Amino acid sequence: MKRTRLEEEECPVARALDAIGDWWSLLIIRDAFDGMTRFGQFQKSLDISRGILATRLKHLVSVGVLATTPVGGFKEYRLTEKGRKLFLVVVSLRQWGEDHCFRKGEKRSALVETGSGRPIRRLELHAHDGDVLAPDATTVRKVAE
Amino acid sequence: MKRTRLEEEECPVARALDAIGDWWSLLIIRDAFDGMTRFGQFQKSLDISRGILATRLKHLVSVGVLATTPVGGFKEYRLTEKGRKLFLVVVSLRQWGEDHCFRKGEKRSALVETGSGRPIRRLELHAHDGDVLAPDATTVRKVAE
DNA sequence: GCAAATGGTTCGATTATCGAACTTAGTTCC
DNA sequence: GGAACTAAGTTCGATAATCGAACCATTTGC
Repeated sequence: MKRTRLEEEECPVARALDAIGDWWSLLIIRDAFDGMTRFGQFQKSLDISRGILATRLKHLVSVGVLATTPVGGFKEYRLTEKGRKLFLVVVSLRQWGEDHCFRKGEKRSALVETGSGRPIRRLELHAHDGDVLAPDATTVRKVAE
Repeated sequence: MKRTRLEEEECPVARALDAIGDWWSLLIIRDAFDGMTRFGQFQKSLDISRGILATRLKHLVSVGVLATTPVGGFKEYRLTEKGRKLFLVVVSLRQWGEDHCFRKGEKRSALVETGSGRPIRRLELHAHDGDVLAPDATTVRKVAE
């Protein structure tokens, strides 16, 4: 397959995808947010080949999204701070999936506030002054920093 | 590669990734948000094999993220309403990439409000009552609908 | 200890991607 | 209107990643 590398791209979207944009990574991260930490948990949840799971976990550790701690000889995989910051990516995917990838009446899981059990709000994009922004009200601009 | 299908998954994240979770799709969608509509534009921007670009475009059309309109014999690829709703996914990836995938001093592009040129706000997750929520304050719950 | 489960690696077969060549259709220019 | 050029999309051989099962090591259960 010879995956094209995007590490040197100037676009933050491309760099993010370089780290977590493959087929399985975001599902592993989703499971990690759900509290999974062990190889076998991921493997069973995702029904993924063991070999490729090992590769993916190593990659996610190497880019700093997951970290391992030895627990009784084996490893535990936990989200780092960097990894936890991916929560909004997962949530935005979830909300889009809820809206557009289910037929009426189909069962689905939902994200709720732990304490109250009430659903979380929809994500919104806000301008600097706080107004809600539509996609076509934004532009990508090159900047140096 | 025999990509595993996630169409029947109960999780909205999995279904979303089934539609747009491969290596190139989100980059194509990003470019579409930047105004690209033609095969050659995508091809030059992404430096992607023509064959795989054609496959990806067909897939994105088949899942309803892009739509084609014939223009002078060729096709134009434009985001559908469903596709435009992916904007928050792209933005969340971008913000994460900005925060975690650049070294200090590196050039990067930025997303700004078209009129004022001012940067957009960071995305935040809000509880039902409006409070900002941390990831560990949420739980995935199975629900029927 | 022994059996069963878990963690992880290895390997052959399959499948997707790459990159370039090729085909077809539009565009430009005179 | 014809030649040269560009752009869109397909095809194909080589390569690389995924799959799935087998295999070994370590741990846990009894």
